[in-house]
This record gives sequence, C-alpha cells and structure tokens, in this order.
Amino acid sequence: MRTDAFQPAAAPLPIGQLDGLLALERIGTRMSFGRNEEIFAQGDAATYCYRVVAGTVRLCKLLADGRRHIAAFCLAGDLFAFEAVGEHFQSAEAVDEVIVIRFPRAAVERLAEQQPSVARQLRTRAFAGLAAAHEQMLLLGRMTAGERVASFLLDLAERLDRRKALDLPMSRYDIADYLGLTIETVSRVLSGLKRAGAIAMPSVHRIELLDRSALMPG
Amino acid sequence: MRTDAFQPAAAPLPIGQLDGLLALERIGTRMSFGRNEEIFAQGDAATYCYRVVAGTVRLCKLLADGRRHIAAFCLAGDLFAFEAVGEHFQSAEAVDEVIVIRFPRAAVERLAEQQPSVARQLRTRAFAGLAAAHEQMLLLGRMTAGERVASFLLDLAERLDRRKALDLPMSRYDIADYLGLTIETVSRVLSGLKRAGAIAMPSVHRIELLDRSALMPG
DNA sequence: CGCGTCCTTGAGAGTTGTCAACTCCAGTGG
DNA sequence: CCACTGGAGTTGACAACTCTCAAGGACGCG
Repeated sequence: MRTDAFQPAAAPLPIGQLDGLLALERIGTRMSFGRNEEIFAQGDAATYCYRVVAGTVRLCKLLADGRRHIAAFCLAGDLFAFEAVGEHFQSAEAVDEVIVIRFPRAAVERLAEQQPSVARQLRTRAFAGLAAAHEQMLLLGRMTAGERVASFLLDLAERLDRRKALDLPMSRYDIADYLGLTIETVSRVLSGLKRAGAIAMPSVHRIELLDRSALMPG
Repeated sequence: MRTDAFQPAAAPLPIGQLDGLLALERIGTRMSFGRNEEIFAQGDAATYCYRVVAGTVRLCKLLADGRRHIAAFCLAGDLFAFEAVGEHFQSAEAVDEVIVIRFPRAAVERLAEQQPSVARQLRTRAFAGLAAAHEQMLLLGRMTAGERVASFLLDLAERLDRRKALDLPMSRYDIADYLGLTIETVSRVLSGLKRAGAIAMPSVHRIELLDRSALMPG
C-alpha cells in the first residue's frame, strides 16, 4: 500500500455526485492498494472511513470455519466503513488496483455536526446502502442460482454504466461469495447463459450482454 | 387502524434510548394497527417514516410470482421507512397488535437540518441498520437451516431482553420468509432442537432456551 | 362442537454443494 | 523458445440439504 499523506485528493470526480462531500475531501488521505491487498481487517479499530476513487473494493465477513460472505462491492464514488463503531465488523480488500481516500472518523463526525449538508449526504448514502442491502437479502433469501447471477450481471452493468460489454474485476470466488453460491454453480450458470445465447464470454473476465430480456426477472 | 392525530406520544420509553429523537416526538402521530394490518405498501408514496412504540412490525419485499422476503422485524424503539425516497420499496405490516408513531418525512428532514443531534441519531440508526443487514446477509448466504434458526432465536432473545423464555409474535411463515427457508424446514429444525433438548416449546409461539451453548455457533 | 388456519411430520424430488479431473493461461526459468 | 508450475475456471458424477407435495394434528374462534 502506498500513501500520499495529507495530499488533498486529486481529480474531483463528477461534481454532482460528490456534492456536500467536497468538504470531506480536505481531510482525506489518498491511498493505493494492490490486488487482494487488505485495506482493513475484521476486528481492527475503526479509526477511519473511506471513499473509493478508482477500482473495486470488497467488504467481507468471515465465519469461524472459513465460510466467507461478501456484503458489497464498492466502486468509484462509493463510501464504506462509515457505519463501524469501535471496530470494523467486516474486512475490506482490494479486488483490483484500488485508490481510496481515507478519512479520520472523528473528523468526519465533527464535520457532520457542523455542516448539515455533510450530515445529509452521509445520511442519504447510509439509507441508500440500507435499501441495497435489503435488495441483496431478497436475492440471497429467495432467488435461484440463475436469478442471482443474472441479477448480478445486470446490476453491475448498470453501476459501471455499461450497456453491452462488461469487465468483471472480481474472481468467480468473489462472485460466489457475494451471491451465496459456490464457484462451480456460478460457472455452470454462466456456461448455461452462454449456451442459451444470453451472454458471450470472449475471455473469462469479460462478459457481453447479448440478450438482456433473457436476464430480466419474469 | 386507529389514529390519535397530533397527540404527543405517550409514555416516553427509556430515555437513554431515545436521546436526540425526543425532538421528533412532537411532530409525530400515534397510530395503532391490528394483526396483519398493512401500515404501508410497496410502491406507496413515502410520505411518512415511523417508530415502533409497541408490538412487532415486519418489513416485506415481494417478487412478482409471490415469493416473499422479510428484511427485518422492528421491535419497540426501532425506526423504519426512513430510508425511502419517493416511494416505499417494501411494505410494512403489523405482526401483532402494534402502536407506532408516524412522522412526516419532510418535517423529519427539516429537523435533521436544524438539529445536529437529530441528524446524528438518524445517522447512527441507519448505520446500525446497515450493520444488521450485513449480518443477515451472511446468515442468508452462508448458514445452514439449523444455524439460521438458532441465530434467529438468540438474536430475538437478546433484542427482547429475555434470557430463557421467548414469546414469538410471528408465525412460522414469517420466520421462514425472514430466514430464507420454508415453513416446513423451520418446523423441522425447531422439532430437532426440541428433541435435542436445546429448547422447549410449551406452546407453538413460546420457546424456552434450555441450552444456549447448543444454539451458539461453533 | 365444527370449521379454518397454522403447524407438524413424512416421502420423494430437485437444486445446489462436494469432490475430483481436466483445461486454460500467465508467469517463470531452463 | 519451450517446458514447467500453479492458480483459476470448467465440467462431470454423485451426494445432501432443503423444497415440494401431501396428509394429519393442534388450536382458536365462531
């Protein structure tokens, strides 16, 4: 991991998206992480919270016997670890080459107390995260393997703003642990979709959505 | 449903728990709902948000073909529907006899802008909800039926502050839809726990935790 | 007391997991 | 340049957990 301590964050992204959070930028530290590098671990003191600048971050929870679940993939612009109190209850790892901005939690909270716009942004983001989590719970609790994978592809395409071709930054393992499946099942479903002509896979991590209606629910 | 319009909420619960939210009380309307009555539906305009005063509320999501998932059971003191923007993306229903306080969303947001303590409370609650949702996703994605039921019982006992005897306000259907199982599987697991001496069921909705260690993970 | 709803239990089916072999590919070093 | 190696992904056979379907039991309410 490389740190440019106390450098103000570069390249302000699309302003509309950041809005009230611009105030945060000043107190952040820009950091880089390589593939599979750990940003923080489950149980670490939750001293900081983060915003993704580039790349993909996975938030993982581990069971004692090694079973893993990925609660979320965070893409550019997403905030994470803001909800921790005391210690992180999940770990964060870089899926690919990642740049984040790290904020001292205490400073964030001070800012939120002083600036209602910052508080509002944090609130809004937290609420959006909650809505997304509820959606994912529906997926995990009530959808078949095929529906989960299809839903995952469409969701990722939307978040990456891709209509047809999709570069998956994560491994089959990550996908499986995100969807509550095994890698074999993910692989089989993808092969099935390919055979059905719904998608194409020019390479393992590149997926083209040929027939979106075949991926849609119903 | 019965409404006592603009009556200030009665019987302030344990003060510590409400804290900054006392300011909210003034703008709330107290309402009652009977068993299985709908508080709001998926798709309704999200004009209000709520706090549970007494009873149990379930937050449900429905798939087009009727599959249902319960995202959360809200007990006394819990807030819900604060995250909605525009319209509710889930329905809320009374599990048993329920009393809630209903707040106009616009007024809540005005309050949050003016009073940092209110904003902080909402933020904290949202973050706690997010943490709980991530925990539930781990359960749905990676735990066996037995682990889910055991985890559910322990969690409910903790939230109801019961050490031994537990009164389940919800049906097996509700439990199943909350845990991503079928009613038959829930029933079988409970019977198994009873046979193993981990719990007793003096009546269908009453469960006694005889051997907590048998319910613990690991 | 009878009806309906909820719950339990059983038998069998099905989706997904487990285990194992094989392929593919990138990186390494002879 | 090519063989080697190891990780990731795919595919197949089989097992297992959970679901489905069905019947019966318990309980509350009229």
